[in-house]
Parts: sequence; C-alpha cells; structure tokens
Amino acid sequence: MYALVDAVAYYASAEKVFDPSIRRKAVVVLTNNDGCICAVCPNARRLGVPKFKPYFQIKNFLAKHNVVIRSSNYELYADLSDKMMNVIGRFCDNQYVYSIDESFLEFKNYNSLIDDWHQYGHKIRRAVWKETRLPVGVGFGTTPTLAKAANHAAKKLSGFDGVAIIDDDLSRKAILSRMSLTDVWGIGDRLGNKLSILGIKDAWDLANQSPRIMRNQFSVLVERTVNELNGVPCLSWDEVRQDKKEIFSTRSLGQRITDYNALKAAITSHACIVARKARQQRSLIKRLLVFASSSPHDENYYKKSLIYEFPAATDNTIKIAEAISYVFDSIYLPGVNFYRCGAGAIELENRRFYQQDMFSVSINNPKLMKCYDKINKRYGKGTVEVAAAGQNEKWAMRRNFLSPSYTSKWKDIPKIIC
DNA sequence: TCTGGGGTCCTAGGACCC
DNA sequence: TCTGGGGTCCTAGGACCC
Repeated sequence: MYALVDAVAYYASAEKVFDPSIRRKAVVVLTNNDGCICAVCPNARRLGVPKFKPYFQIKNFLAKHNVVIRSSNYELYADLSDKMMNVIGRFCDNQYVYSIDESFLEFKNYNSLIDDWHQYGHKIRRAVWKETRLPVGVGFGTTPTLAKAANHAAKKLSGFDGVAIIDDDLSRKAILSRMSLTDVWGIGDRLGNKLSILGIKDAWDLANQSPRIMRNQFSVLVERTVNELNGVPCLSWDEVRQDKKEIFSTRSLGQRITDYNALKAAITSHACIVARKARQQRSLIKRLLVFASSSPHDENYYKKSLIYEFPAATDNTIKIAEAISYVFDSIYLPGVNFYRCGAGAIELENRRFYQQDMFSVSINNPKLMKCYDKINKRYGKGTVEVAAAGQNEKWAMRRNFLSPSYTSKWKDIPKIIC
C-alpha cells in the first residue's frame, strides 16, 4: 500500500499557522517578485481566484473581495515543511519527500497491522494538525498513481473528509469516474486534449484503455499511467525517488540589472545553490549551464547561455563559483536590462563512482563542504558564503507582502503577551 | 511606474563527424 | 526513374508538475 500526503494549499495554509487572524479569511500567496498567484486557500478558491494568473491582472478583484495577499516566504515554508514531514514520516516504513508539501509513503509491513486505513489516515491528519497546525489530505492506493488519485479525491471531491482509499475495484471506479483526465498524475492539458478527442472523457475511461495502444499512440509514460490506474505498479519505490538528473536554480530578478558585478553575484549565488542541492543527493557536477536573459516581454530579447565543463566532476562550492568567473564575460553584455538568470547542473555524476583527476593537486575536499553545510544548517542559510556570491541585495526579489519568518529569524519569533 | 514563477525531464531536429 | 547511413552531441522548445 502507498499513500500520498500533502497539505491543502500549502503556502496559504503555512501563512495561517502563525497568524490565526487570517485563518478564516481568503488568502492567496504570490510567486517570486509578487508575479503570479501560486497558492489559493479554499476560501479564496470559492471566490473563484485562479491559480498562476499574473497578480497585477487580478489585483482589483482581490481588493474588492478583501483577499489577504502574501509574498512567498520560503524560509517559513521550508521550515514548516521539515516539521510536517517529520510528523508524517513516523507513520510508515518509507517516506519519500516529493516536493515541499507532498510525500509518498510506503507501507510494507503494515498490511496486517492496519485494518482500517480510513481511520489511520485520520490519525495522520490529526497528528499533523496538532503538531504543526497544517491541514493535510491523505490518499491511499495500491500504486503511487492511485494514491495520488485518492489524495485528489480526499481534498477535492464531495463526500470525502480529507482521507480517501483506493484498494479495490469498487473504490477505484467510484473515484476515477469522478476525476477529469487532467486530474490524473502525468496527464496535463495537452495530453488531456488529445485523449478527449479520442472520446476518452475521464480518468475511469483512461484506465480502461489498452496500455499497448496508449503506448503506440502517445508514449510509454501514458502506458505506465494506464497500468498504474489499474493497480499494476510500474513506478517502483526506487523509481519514484530517483536522484535528479538535472538541478537548476533560476530566478527573475527583483529589479532589472545592468551592472556587471551585481549580475555576476546573482549568478554565482544560484550556482552555489545548485552545488548545495547536488551535495544533498550525493551527486557531483560535471557540466554546469549558466544563463542570463532580458525579459521575454521586452523588445530586443537577449538570452545567452554557456556550458562549463569541469575537468573532474565536483560538488565544491568554491570551484563552482570559480567556474562562473570563467564564463561570465561571455554572457554579460553591457546595456542589457537583465531580468532572469540562473545556473543548472545538466550532467551529474554519482559521488560513489567518483573518478579522481590525475592532474589536479586538490582533490574534492568533502570535509570542507560538509563543514560548510553544517554551519549553514545550524546557524541559518548564508552564515558562510562564497564572497563572489555577494552581500548586496540589489537584485533580491520583490516581496511586498512578506510575512515574518516566525521560526527562522530571532527578530521574528512570535511573542505571546499575557 | 510597471508589473508576467520555478523545476525537471524528454524529444525533435540540426550540426557535425566518419 | 530514382536512389544517398549512422552515430553523437547540442539546443530549443514542449510537456508536466507544484
């Protein structure tokens, strides 16, 4: 048995944790630079607030309905996510944290222990609420895709109370026949359209297609989805939680940059984030893509990217920052209003199979990086930083509706006044 | 005044080589 | 009359997810 547990409108719910005054209100959270709406709490959803619409286009509507607006507070969300994941992880054999608010659970040795999955789901929900004040939905299924479907039902379909289970044909049909194609994990707008042209109307229809034909007409991915919808596991636990093949860090800049040093610092700090993420999954970076561009909405759209190949794959932040200085001059162009930039590891190697560089004196020093990560974990991000990543915040993102970092900054710790 | 997210994976097509 | 291979690498763009 698998489960998918995720938070209801996570960012919006996270904003409500330390601010009970907005718990019953309609709340939305904006993306970086307050660009688009990226989280809509149930109350706001009822008003019809759409997800991923540019904020400035819907500003008046939100004001009219007294919707509470918040900028993304990643420090807060990341910290609450850790707490939430810790609670959830206690309830299963294996947990795979799939995104900031979702985790897959695997139950190997529980089948004989649990006679009522519905109750068990509520146990998880209650524990998470009690310890973090975050509302979660729990979906159980015999494959990861069915667990996802059950999770959808738990949160979005009437008649469910935050928990849903797909463990036999009856429950499978009952839920899938009420789900649209694009509610199925792996089916987006495009595939949804193409499938509906073939007369496939909902998730249940899709489940009843021949996997072979789906493979021929579309791809092996759709075939896999069909199989999974029928309870045939195709995504093994290891496949669900494979290491990333690419790791990117990119961002739109709070304000446009023309300055050489400012852009260089911004890109360097992205590269350092990539390095940190690579270390987390024990990968080394062989090739790093570096890019910067103006806004695609501007005239004279400028975009330049370069690939730096390391002689020997590395996860060393210092070497990676160094690489930026090698390529930066070929990316920067005076006079361009840079709007986006970033870096991405596009070829990763497993550290276990590390090939040492015969000609390099300094080998990868895992101790240094371990220490570096530990300090930053203990004392907060940015405590130790490569100087080239810069201290100046000129390019920091725009966050006009930022809530306090209640759990990660001393000055923001909530005070209880009696 | 001006505003338009971020991450990952996959594939088609072009360039180049032998 | 018409015909012309196969592999690798790179890039841009598509698709999907949250």
